[in-house]
Amino acid sequence: MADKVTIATVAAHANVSRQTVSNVLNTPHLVREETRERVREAIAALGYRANQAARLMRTGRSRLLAVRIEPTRDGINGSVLDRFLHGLTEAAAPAGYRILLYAAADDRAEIATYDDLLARYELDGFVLTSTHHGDVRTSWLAERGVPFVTFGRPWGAPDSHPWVDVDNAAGTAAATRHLREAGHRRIGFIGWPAGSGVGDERRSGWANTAGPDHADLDRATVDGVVEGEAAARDLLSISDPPTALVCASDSLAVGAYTVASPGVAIAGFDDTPVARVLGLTSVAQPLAEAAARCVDLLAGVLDGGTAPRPVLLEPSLVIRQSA
Amino acid sequence: MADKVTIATVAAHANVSRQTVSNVLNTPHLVREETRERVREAIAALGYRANQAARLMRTGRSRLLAVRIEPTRDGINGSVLDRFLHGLTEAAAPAGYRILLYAAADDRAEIATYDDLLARYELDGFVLTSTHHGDVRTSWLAERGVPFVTFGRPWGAPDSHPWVDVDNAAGTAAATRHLREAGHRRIGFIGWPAGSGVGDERRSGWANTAGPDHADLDRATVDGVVEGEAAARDLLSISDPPTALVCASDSLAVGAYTVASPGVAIAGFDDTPVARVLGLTSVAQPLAEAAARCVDLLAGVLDGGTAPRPVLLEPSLVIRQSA
DNA sequence: TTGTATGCGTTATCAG
DNA sequence: CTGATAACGCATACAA
Repeated sequence: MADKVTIATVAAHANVSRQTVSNVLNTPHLVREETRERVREAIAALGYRANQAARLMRTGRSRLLAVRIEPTRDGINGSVLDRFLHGLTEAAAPAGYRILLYAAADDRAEIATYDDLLARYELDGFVLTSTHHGDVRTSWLAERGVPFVTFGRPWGAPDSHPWVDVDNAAGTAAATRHLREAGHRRIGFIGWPAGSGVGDERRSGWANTAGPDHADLDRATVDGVVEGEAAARDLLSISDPPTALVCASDSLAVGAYTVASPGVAIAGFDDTPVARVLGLTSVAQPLAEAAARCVDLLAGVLDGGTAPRPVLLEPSLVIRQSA
Repeated sequence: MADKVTIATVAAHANVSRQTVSNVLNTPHLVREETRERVREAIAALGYRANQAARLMRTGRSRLLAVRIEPTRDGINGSVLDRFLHGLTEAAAPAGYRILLYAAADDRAEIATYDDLLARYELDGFVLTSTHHGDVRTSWLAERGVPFVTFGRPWGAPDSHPWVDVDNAAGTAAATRHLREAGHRRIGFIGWPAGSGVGDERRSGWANTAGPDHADLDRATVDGVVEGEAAARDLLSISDPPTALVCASDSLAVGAYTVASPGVAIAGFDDTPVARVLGLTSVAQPLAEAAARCVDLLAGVLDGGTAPRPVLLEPSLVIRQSA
């Protein structure tokens, strides 16, 4: 076990006081050039790294960010979170932050976890995903002045906190436009029940692009493959049925794909591995970039004190043989 | 922002010295019953939680465990890590640990990260995945006496450190046996090149169960859907071709499935979402349990000082229409 | 059984 | 520009 090298070790090695070393680290402009260099060499030679715990006790900053890891539901859309987490971890490191994971069964449990994490580990900030209307988590954090960013805009109170989001409506609009350009005139939509911000966005992108007479081509259901099957069967059995379907998720799209006859075009959302394997056209979110922007925003609040502006990213349509 | 409640706050509230509070927490048997109760009430009333940073400075224990989050490759098998991570997070919390994430491009970068994490955050231990022959990471950690557990046994040096693994050979053996019982006599195998511990295990499970004359039914390729397609095409074009294929991964199985004629049975490995959607028979690893046992082992070393025994878990075969 | 003193590694304040 | 000193919250010898 290598001996612990502290600021005192460095000071001794460079023939200065502990304070000077600290100054080189935190306020280098206060230290004479020559001394600064000597200290820096000692730091490099000894491989010194400031101990976070000690630093935290003085500064109150842990350089730790927390994010929730959700249980994988049907796993199809689960890979989205996976890629987002990886992006967060990669973006946080160069900014001097680390990512702490926590699990929570529901919003209430999540708040209890915030409380615990804050009290014990003094986390610097949180990244929230899956935001929704009347989200109690954001108000809890905001009330206590805890820095956080959401991936997903604040539904309801506009811009009440920093957020990063993907333009969901633009995604389904692009899919719908692509289908129209392919000659489809009756384009249906399978989405989630109204009320979920993301779901409503995705529906509106389709509704605004599909054309005027689409009211009877809209179906709402909870997410899932079998649910997608049922909705597609229903939609395709009406008189003058749609020849193409836009779906709010790949799970729904997979279901629709399995029951639709080959002539019917299908587009999903999230560009999951399943879509890739099945050859399903799907809307891809720039997850790595979204994660990086979340870190940027949080780091801005924490380090710069800047009031960060919301970020809206454009999704892209990945075209495959299904549409 | 709620005022910080420290051990002193509790002491004042309970009319005792700070020390007594600390004793109630760490050595309760030294404190008189009545006093103990009074202090505990104060702790509950104030919602006191020991500050980790301060505790760490005294004890040298951060109660932080680190695990690497890998980039999602084709995403098909990526969901495995996702579920494992979630299991880790859930199992760690009740044991009083939190999970820290890190990313690393390769083993060398990973070791540099260990060094950094250890120096700055004084991590208590690591959970390693994707172990392989001649793994430099385990020897680096072992040399420095850093506690760690691997998910995947130590290939090469047997039992040189605590590990949890799934019996890969039993998994492919179960798949092969199932195919034999379904009447198949020529059962092929598509796996990875020899040398990867996991891959070799999976191959041996098939080889030992497939029957005597299977030497010409073995194919090795790197992982991937198109690679699976190529290998399956090759295998199915020989004279007296196999009527069933066991694959070392769902990625390979998906490839095989797309090129094989309907009569050919296919079994994959990992029970990924893609397998579920395609109706692919696949070997499922008990990932949540594996994660929980990793935490158990690590907590045993850290808290109990027990020399933990390796854990080998049984996979299960999920039978679907593909076989 | 309870209280007092000290130090973990850092940074901030303040003299020199 | 540099160096001494205190304080962050906690746990551990030690004394009462």
